[in-house]
Amino acid sequence: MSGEKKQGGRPVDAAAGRSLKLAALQLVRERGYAKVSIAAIASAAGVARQTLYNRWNTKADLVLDAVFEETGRFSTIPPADTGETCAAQLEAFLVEVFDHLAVDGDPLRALIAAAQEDTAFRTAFRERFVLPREQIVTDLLRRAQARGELGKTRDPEMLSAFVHGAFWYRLLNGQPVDAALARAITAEVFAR
Amino acid sequence: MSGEKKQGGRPVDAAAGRSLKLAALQLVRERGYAKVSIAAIASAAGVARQTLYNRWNTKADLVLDAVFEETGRFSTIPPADTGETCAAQLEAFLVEVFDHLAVDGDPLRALIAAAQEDTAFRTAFRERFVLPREQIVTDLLRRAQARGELGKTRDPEMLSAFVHGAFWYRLLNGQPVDAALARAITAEVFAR
DNA sequence: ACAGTTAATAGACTGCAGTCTATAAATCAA
DNA sequence: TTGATTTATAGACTGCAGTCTATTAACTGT
Repeated sequence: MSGEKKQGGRPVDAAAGRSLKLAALQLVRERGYAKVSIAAIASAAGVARQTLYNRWNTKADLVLDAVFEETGRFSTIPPADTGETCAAQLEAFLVEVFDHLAVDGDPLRALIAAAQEDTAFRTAFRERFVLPREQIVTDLLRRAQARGELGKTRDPEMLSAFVHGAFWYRLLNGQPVDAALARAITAEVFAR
Repeated sequence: MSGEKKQGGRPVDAAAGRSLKLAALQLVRERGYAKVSIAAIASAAGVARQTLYNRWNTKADLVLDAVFEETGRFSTIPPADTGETCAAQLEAFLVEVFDHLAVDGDPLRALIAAAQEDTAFRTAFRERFVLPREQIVTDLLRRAQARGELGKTRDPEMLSAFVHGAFWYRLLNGQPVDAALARAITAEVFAR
């Protein structure tokens, strides 16, 4: 697979890729995902349109790289298993995620939309973005169950879908996704 | 507001609207939302493209009418408050909704996506489709709480968001939305 | 130096969404 | 009947996504 080595030919211009991601990041943040055309990104990066298509299939693929992978944000790091309760850890994790959404909520909504119209992107988005974050919460809830913070009859995977589903539902419906929501979700998950 | 009466002019051709909705319904079901162009719908309905734009702003608005309002399906009717437990009523409601999704899941995903790219449609979609269905579940959970099937510390509104969120999350991630999910969701909501 | 190879570029081209204009058709009021 | 009004229609036009082609640039091995 990756054994394919190139033995000649013009080398890929790494700077072009970087310029494109940077331009995409800036333009999307300042104008909003929908109002940024592919031509505008290429132009801002000072690169031919086809060069962009050589690297990414769609605007969504580029923005996933530019906004959600490149910037190391949007917390992929599991919260440290400190002395705090798992409930507190869940709330802290959600607050962190929601803080990032205050900045990049628009592109995230756009990517979820794009994933509905493009099967290939849906798979990539799910594997690179959705699943890792789902796993963090599932693991946290399993720990809570092991510690006895969560009843033994509860299903951590279903609960994790509840948590992520609730915030997607809010986000996609244009309702606030903030610290109050983080608190309410956490309270409900651990309610008895 | 609605006092505006027309005192002359060519009357609206109601048949054109019906043809358009019918054509949209058929084409979307057989080809999938994304593969149906507005021109194709107008053409199939035997109507000028502008006539479609006279009635709906976007394909999404038309399909919302054609697929989710016209067909009286997708259960807007609250389940009768029979002798059954609220848990059983919730599961039955979800099974009914998910059955419809087996037929019209594709356009629903597409409409959720469209709502992310079009503020006006998001509002319309939310008011005409999302909120009524959310209300049904919220009411059902309140009844459950009144009956003692659900603990007094639980929050029916948050739980309703959990329920809808979980199934949106599954739907939007391309995972199965079936009777097994209806059962799992219900079990988790009423778990203690 | 030269042939082979791959990337970058400019530009043409198609298809669709959405807007706009001119014209024809259907109605009401006088 | 005439004029005003509104809808329906056909067609032109713009802007963007996505594809394709021809040309030029940068590198490797001989």
